[in-house]
Amino acid sequence: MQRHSSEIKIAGKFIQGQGFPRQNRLTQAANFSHVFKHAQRSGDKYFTILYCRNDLNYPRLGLAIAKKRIRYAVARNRLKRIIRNSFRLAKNQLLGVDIVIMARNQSETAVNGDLFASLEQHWRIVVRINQT
RNA sequence: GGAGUCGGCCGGGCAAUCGCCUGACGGGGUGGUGUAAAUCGCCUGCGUCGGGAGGAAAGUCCGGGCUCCUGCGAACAGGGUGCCAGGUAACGCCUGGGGGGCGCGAGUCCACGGAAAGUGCCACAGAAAAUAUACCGCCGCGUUCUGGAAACGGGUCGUGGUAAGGGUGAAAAGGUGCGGUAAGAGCGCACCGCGCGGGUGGUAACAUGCCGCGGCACGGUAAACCCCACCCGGAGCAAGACCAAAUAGGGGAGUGCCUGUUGGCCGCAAGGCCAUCAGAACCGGUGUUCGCGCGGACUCCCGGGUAGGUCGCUAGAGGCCGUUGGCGACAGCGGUCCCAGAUGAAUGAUUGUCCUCGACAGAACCCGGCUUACAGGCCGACUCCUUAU
Repeated sequence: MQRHSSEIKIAGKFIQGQGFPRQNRLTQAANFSHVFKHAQRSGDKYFTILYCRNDLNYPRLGLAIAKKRIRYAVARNRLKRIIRNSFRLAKNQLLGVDIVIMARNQSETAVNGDLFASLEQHWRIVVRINQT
């Protein structure tokens, strides 16, 4: 615990851990519709990513993996886990952004490594929203 | 050793790092109560320890629990089940048995009630498909032509007999043999088969080296209508209960029961009470009908309910072990264990390593089944073949 408290504030900025607590999730229908309305987009053959600024100093993630796109529950769960893992490792760079990720058909059959690589590309694009 | 049948079980392992959900304890924060000690709750970028998908979690095909709908009662309609006996909360499931098919066998498969209650249907082919039928063939009689010396034979036409033979078909109205006959035929007989009645065994389905009767009728189809027996109210955890921003104006709880007839009692009377019979618009579940119920009035209260949240939500027809009863499904008793509970939805990712190189696939109120999918592997029982002793 002491180790964490020493990490938490360095140079007056939040240095976050690698966890994925509830704070970092979009849990309300209203949050989702806000992102859908005001989003910028980034997409490739695996994912479509919608993102917009929030007023918080931490990022939030929402998943929209459609049953219509990804037929089997096992495959949907796998995608969600991969996305969440990638997000929590990258979230220190993302800061005040709300992100909604939608899966596309090809992601169902892709191997984990390709999906992680794809997501890292997207995080690089999303980060730019904070630099303007 | 090979081939096979049945039943049960497992469903990648280990390590490191980073995470998620949940429970307990602790830390930190915060709120209530209390003079205080304390105590109760809530939150958590914190710590420790414990638990964290399946045999099918799947399909949603059956059956139940639970919840609400009006406490449900009957008839019809509608739906389901269908050899017998058990098991079970229940079932369309399971067990045991019977019958039939398949297999040398261990075993396995069966939508397995009724076709002499009625109606319908049976394509194509075939003469004929259900009160049988005569296409070819076979045979008698008549007729006429004809061969022959004759005996006897061949053909035409007509008429009748015949289901033994041919051919058609999924199916052609018992089979084999002998007798019989013009040729044939259960026409007669023997055996086999079949049906009916009885006896016997069995709880029963059913069986039958038993007795008697019948020449033998009654093709198939009931996953065609139908008949018979039994079962079934509807909707579902987005059930339902509670808290509660917004919005709209009513909403909720309790008690009581309408009108008339007749009789009795009380009262001076208006009237009241008890019993009795009759009537009534509207409302109400499952389609209809009926029953039954509610129903008019009075009193009291102020909330309501969308977003969102909390509960329902996991201790159960529960698992394991032993024991008793039972052929068994299963049941009784004793002991022991607590084993996911998410809700934009946890149960994972990365790296390394090992091996037999990892299939089908993800809980969403909970159980019991069925069905379907499935890489590879383990265990047990049994059958057949082969070899050896």
